[in-house]
Amino acid sequence: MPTSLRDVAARAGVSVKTVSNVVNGYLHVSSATRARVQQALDELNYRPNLSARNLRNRRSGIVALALPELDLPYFAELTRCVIKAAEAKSWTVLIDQTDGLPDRESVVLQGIRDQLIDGLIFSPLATSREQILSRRDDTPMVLLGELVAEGSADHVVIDNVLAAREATEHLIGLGRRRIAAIGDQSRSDLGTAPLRLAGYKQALEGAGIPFDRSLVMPAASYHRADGAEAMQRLLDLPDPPDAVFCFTDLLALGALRTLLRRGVSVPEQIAVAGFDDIEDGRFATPSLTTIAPDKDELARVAVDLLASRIAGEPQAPPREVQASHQLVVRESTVGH
Amino acid sequence: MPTSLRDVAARAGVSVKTVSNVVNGYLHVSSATRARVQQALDELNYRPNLSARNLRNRRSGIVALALPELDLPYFAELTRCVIKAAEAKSWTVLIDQTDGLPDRESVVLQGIRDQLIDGLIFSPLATSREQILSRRDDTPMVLLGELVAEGSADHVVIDNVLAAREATEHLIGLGRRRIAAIGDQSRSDLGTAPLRLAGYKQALEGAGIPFDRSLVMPAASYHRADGAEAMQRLLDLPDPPDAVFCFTDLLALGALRTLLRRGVSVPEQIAVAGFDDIEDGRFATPSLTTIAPDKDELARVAVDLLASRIAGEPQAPPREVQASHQLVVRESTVGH
DNA sequence: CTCAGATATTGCAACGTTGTAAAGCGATTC
DNA sequence: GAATCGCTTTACAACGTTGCAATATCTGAG
Repeated sequence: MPTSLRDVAARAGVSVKTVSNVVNGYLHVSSATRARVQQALDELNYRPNLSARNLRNRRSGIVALALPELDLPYFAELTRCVIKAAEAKSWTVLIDQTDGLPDRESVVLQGIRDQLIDGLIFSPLATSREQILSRRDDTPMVLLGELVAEGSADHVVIDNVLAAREATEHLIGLGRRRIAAIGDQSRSDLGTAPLRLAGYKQALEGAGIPFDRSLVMPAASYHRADGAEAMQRLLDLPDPPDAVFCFTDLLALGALRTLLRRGVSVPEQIAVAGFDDIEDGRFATPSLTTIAPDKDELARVAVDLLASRIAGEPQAPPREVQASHQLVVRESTVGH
Repeated sequence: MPTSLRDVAARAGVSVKTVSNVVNGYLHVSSATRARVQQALDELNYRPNLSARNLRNRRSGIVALALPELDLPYFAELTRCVIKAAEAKSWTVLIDQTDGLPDRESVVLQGIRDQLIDGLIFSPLATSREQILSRRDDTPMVLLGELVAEGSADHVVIDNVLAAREATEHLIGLGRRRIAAIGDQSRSDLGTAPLRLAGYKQALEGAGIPFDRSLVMPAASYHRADGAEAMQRLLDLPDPPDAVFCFTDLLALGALRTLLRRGVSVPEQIAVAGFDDIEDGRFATPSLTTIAPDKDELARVAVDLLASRIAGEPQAPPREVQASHQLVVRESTVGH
């Protein structure tokens, strides 16, 4: 039986409200009373009942973070950033893994943990703009890392097209001409894949290199295995590439593995660039050139957007904020 | 303004309690009323207020998982398993990162999210048996992955000593004789490091190989960088090892990186074994021999222990359950 | 047509908290 | 010595839900 304000009040010989005042640091409490109450509080090891508090205050201090997979390093790192950013607002973050499944994302969108969470930060994978617009739940929401949502909800993104172009231009700048791409998601026009592909194409075009469809490798998902397998197929081409831009670091790490296995030297024979700047890439052999989104900024902006949405004008028009990114050049493109 | 039972009741022309009965699938509701209420429910898009429900039921359906770092792959993978296991009980998991810091672990122990969480699964790094015993919070708790807690609380472990011995014996079985260990935590006798060190020693002893203190490398933390650095020092020894047992896969991956950089062939010159079986190890070059704890089993057992503690006898004596593990032999010890 | 015995529905209270408004109580002022 | 003022403390209600116990309604037997 946990102790309640009532118990403490009884022991200290004051009213429940006075105890509440002490607990909440209300100003006008005489120091004598305060001391007495505090002692009772300590003796009984009082812990406020958060459910009751939330009910009363219509605010839980809990926000949900819905994302595809927690054991994808990018999302694990991003999660850490979000938790850190939320801490600054003394929020608790509740994590929801969707595995990128449409059903589960739809559940998230229609309202999870009803009226328990104050807000939602959502990184969708399989959700369309229409679905977002037809959302009935009115929990404040901020979308993370996608551009599909234009105009439908607050969201934070990085400039995927530009970033992909920069990565590809870096490869071109090294003198490469047969540049492959790994990670296309032909099945859908949602998500980041089309954007990164667009950036890749822009860079080729800018350099006057003809686009070669056969150098674009799809990836079923964004795991190492997909990258490894795609690289296999690229190497088996009659005229293999001299550089590869992978849409994620994990794909790139898979690709690296295939290259090392097949004895292809990186970056001499094939240069490899990734996207995400996950820790693994920094410690790969060779270390991985990549696009580093500013994850802390992404998280901070998302949390701030959500905070203002929670605090204020729920009907304000959706905002879109762009976080910065940076090309980080490492061994996989320029060697030691 | 979210809809409450009261709103629905008003629209359906019934009492609040009847709506509640419909929502909770109570048996004795006439189908006519049920239909009418259901329609009102749908029209108003009713969502129960979980705070109110929790307050009333003294049960939130939320359990906390406190662990050192979410972006350590082992914990990310374990988290996924815990979430999956919790789903079977329709629990929500709230994650708390301690970074292995004593202060934060102490906070966890003394009660986080008071009376919001029904239970706690805690993977401590810097917490002693005494601290656990002196805990005042009476939220049901299960410890995960440690053996420091003997007799102080429910906990789920794997047999670290045995597992480490098996890994080391595997190396010995390959004919290696100068076997190093990376990951000792000299600063404390908490946690798994001493156990794995003990298993390592047992294996040496069993094979009649003298224990050589200089082959045991400490690690400040369990990141790749620590493993990489420790391996540097081992290679600089006048008489370098012919095998290394790393206390975690991440350390092993760091060590591998150093070996590849220095042009030492694995496993020919030095065989490497890790511990954890994280996904990265499976896709490393060479792929990593490791001890694979059954993470699903660990999670499931932890959740079950917690469930029985929540449901039942809070004063029952602490139980200890051992989950299984398995040596997975890959290229880093036996080559292609 | 009555009455038991079901089934269906309801009002009330309570979970623990906090905002509001009012009351209690010294001290200061006239 | 009464009125006023500021500080301190309090009672009450309400947040949305559900268990309990009571009441209302219906069914069929006598």
